[in-house]
Amino acid sequence: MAGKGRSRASGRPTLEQVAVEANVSRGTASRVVNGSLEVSPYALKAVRDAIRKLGYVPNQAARSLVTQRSDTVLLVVSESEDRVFGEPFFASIVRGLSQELSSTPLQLNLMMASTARQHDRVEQLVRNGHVDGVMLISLHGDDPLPQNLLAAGAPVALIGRPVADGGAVPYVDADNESGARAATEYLYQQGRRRIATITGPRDMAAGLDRLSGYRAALRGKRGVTRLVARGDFGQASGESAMRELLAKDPKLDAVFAASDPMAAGALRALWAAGRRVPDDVAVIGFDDSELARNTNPLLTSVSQPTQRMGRKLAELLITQLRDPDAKLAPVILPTELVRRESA
Amino acid sequence: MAGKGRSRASGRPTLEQVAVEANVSRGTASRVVNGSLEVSPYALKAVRDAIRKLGYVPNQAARSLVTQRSDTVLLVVSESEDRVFGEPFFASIVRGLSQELSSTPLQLNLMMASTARQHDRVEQLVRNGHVDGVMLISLHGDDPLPQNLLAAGAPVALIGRPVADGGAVPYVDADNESGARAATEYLYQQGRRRIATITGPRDMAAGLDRLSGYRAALRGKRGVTRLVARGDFGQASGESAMRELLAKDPKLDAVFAASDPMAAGALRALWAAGRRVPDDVAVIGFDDSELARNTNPLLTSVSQPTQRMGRKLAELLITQLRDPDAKLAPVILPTELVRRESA
DNA sequence: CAGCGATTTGGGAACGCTCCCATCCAACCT
DNA sequence: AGGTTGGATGGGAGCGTTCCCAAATCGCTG
Repeated sequence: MAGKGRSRASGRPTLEQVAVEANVSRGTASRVVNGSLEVSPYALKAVRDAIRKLGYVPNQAARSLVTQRSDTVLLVVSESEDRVFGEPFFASIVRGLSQELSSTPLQLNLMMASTARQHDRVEQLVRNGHVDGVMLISLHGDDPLPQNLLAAGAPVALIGRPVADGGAVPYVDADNESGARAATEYLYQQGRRRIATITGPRDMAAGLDRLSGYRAALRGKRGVTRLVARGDFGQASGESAMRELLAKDPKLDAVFAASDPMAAGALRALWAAGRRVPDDVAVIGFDDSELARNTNPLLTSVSQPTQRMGRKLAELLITQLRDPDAKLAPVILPTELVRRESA
Repeated sequence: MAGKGRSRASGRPTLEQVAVEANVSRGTASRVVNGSLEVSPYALKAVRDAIRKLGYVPNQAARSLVTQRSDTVLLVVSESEDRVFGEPFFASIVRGLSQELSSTPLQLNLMMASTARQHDRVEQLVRNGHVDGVMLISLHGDDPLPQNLLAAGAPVALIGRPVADGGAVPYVDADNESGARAATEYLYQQGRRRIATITGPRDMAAGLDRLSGYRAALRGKRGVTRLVARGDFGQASGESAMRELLAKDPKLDAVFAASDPMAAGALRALWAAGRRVPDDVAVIGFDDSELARNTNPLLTSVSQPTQRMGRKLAELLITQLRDPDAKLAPVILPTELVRRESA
């Protein structure tokens, strides 16, 4: 009885078998599986019972073959090697992402793509229908990939505002500007009047926005000394920027660094220069990363809702998958100043 | 001509079209695509040219349907919520992984699976042939998932030695014991004689192995004071463990912490107690994480080759995919002591 | 009770590929 | 020269779905 035919190794039940078990046709069984409404309650129940009894699960390959969909979305991490910047985010964003995805039948595919060759591969994946949509977490804002994918007709969603935003690609980002503004204003309210900032690279939106937030906070304020030094989000750059600032204005009493590693670097430079934090100089970072919870003194930092960003990213893509013509506005999530010891 | 039939929207070329273009049969074209040797040089060239000309790429769904393989492997991150421990590793391991995978036709699927329901989903994925194999990066060593997957007949590979190792599941791990031993021996060689350790949780192999490394290093050494305090890999636990150790032996002159966050916590406690690092007390951490490069003083730490671990992990799985009966020994990768300022 | 629209159902025809078997042909052996 | 061998090739038969159209059934209405 069991296992007549030339059954393959995998004794996985097919829709046909479900249909036989339920005494209906393959077509009807398919309708039940796909939640079509045109099925009599009687047949519905019979098929459902059969499915349960046999432990039927649709064969994704067969389904994809005919529907021309893959029910898979791709997350591309387009990082230029070991940019430390990506790290703190990554795990958390992925977590949010997969949380959101888990309530859908969508699978998550992951690809690291730094080289141009890998970028090509991503495009190929899209063109060949291996994935239905692409999410991109990219570090350089001028990446041409999103535009290319869009041109290839695939839904795309981004983490981080693209520097050259054509407005075509929906993205989710933290409200970098207002986060930076809040941090700077906080310093001002604490009575600090010589407030410096260490910026990120100017080819990244996050760096630019945080700088404008700093500027906006101090705009129109009288009696405030402003100082700007450039960094690249890395710790070493923060340390040397801090030394530079200290040389320029030995009496500065506050620093807003556009990233936590830079803030940590600043902390070191201040310590080496004999300044006490926060007594002499207050320091605020950005990201509220693991790092902020481990420096000495603990770092006051602007927190981004990375997990929520991940969820939103998935949401943005899913919406487009459902309605390919949906025009989506960017999603800007609020940041929060987390007070610790350094300011 | 072009696009007779009821051609679908996606004008993707099929193998049939390649065959026509190359003036051979579908069968021959397939043989070329799959690298079969039984093809005449002439046909080989014709088909290759046609493939290039048409931009043909095999349809994975169709292929899977008949081969019953998915050419997809799954990475399951089985973490209990926000265990910070996972973070430093994650990105780096994934990078190594996908590097190794990029030279194969294998796709990488990612799933976060903390809850039991999600674990079930993983098993289903395997049973239904959606993935050909599973890699697991798990934080609790007593996870039953690997055994279950193995029972379901799927190749499995792990990062981190499972606590209850049946010997059945191949894994890759850093050489925790000898890393800890090297760190401890280094402290000893520096003339330290009151050497404490802050351990990890005892339900994790990494924690246990690092403790035995510490013990091994000091075994038989005379005139050395040993002190052990328990932590959980987290920064807070490191800080309080350090206080406890200081209370027990105010004169201790070195600490080996089984994780960087704990070392950072220890640094704080030492600083609060007025001890200078490394002058009064030397501190060594484990992981050589981002954190170690940002503390003050910079943390001397035991580095794990996380990226290589990722590559090896993939390799372990691929080997099994090629030869299902391959019996694989665990892969233990060497660690390295990275000297910075704290010791 | 015939007639008719609406609802539900059945099953053929792809989807694009691999597998396998039959066929073909050239080279080689006796 | 006939027979044999073996490599190269062609193409049919699925793989398990979904889609769609035709057929069956049902419930009313006139």
